Amino acid sequence: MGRQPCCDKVGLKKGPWTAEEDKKLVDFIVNNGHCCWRTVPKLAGLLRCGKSCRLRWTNYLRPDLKRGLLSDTEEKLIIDLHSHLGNRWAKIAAHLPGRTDNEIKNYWNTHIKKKLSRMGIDPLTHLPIADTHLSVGKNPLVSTAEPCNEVVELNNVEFSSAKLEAMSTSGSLNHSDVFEDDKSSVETSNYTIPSRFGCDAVSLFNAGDGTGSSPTLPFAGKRDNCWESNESMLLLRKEAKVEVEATAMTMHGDDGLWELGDFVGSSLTLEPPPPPASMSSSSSNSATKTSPELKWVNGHEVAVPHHMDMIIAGSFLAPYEANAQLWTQGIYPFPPWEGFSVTSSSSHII
DNA sequence: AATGATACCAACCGCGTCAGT
DNA sequence: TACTGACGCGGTTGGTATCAT
Repeated sequence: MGRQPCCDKVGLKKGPWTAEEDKKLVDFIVNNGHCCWRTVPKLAGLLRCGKSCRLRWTNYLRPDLKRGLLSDTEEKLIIDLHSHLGNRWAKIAAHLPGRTDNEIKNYWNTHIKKKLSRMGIDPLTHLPIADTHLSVGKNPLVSTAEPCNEVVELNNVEFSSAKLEAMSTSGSLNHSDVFEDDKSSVETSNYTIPSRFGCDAVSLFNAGDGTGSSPTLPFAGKRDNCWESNESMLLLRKEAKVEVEATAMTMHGDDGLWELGDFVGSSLTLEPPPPPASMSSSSSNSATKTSPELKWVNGHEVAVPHHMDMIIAGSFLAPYEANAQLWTQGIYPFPPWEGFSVTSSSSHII
């Protein structure tokens, strides 16, 4: 038996709020807060249910709300976040200060969906529509029911099997601590990516070409993010700390999950890590170069070019296996972020 | 000017989650 | 452990504005 509607009591008003009701609600909350929404309407002198009051406050009256159209940057961020969060509007809204889940949901349904469709992108899968249709039932990277065991190699870069180890600060990482919705566990020394995130769960980050050129994030960091490194090993920690080869970059997040939103809002330029020892001038044998090798939970494997030596959970590239497949084929499935371009089968920060 | 179609978005509804008992 | 109730989330509805004919 379902819950009784909260607003079926006789005498409670429904429908659009009047200016007078708004004023009563704002005055009350400003003066008293809203410790219990159920009591708010009674104490504020409103003939509304608590739920209606909460909605009106959070979606319309809250003083920290932004009004007006969403900017291009916000729109791009919504698209990217939606590509790996899906219709979890509240989570998406958490990355856009001053915007509500309702507002983003409405904007998605009225603007972005149509825009993506016009661009030939399926707003549900974020895949090119034609490719989606062609691939169904044929490309196992599209069909999550049929794992693919092939190894996808990027470019002609020589790969080796440097280990990507995931560890918590105590030495062993609980996978669900990092990927909030995934309950699977880390497998051996390879970091296993939850299939829900697909190949893009961990983004490969161009940290330079090995010559010491400075990598720059195409988006910016908020919070007190910074990076630190460790010797020859990638460590993904609960505190959102990644340690990369040689130099030092530590990122301190607050939710243990790295995602695009963590980097939006300010500028963050990474110090260039020195090239790995195996890439120094004395070493010309590419076969000896080390690089991380990621193994996807559904059997997908992606070998990573050695210059891609940073990883970020949550992607600015593409969320699904098929998108990563497109990417490795030199097809970039999304509109590019400002300052970021993809050429051939690789990515470059510009 | 009138009418119908479409777009937009505030508000509602019902369910899931979780804390308190 | 089971139950209850408050809150939050995502899907949907319906009223209003705007556009097209």
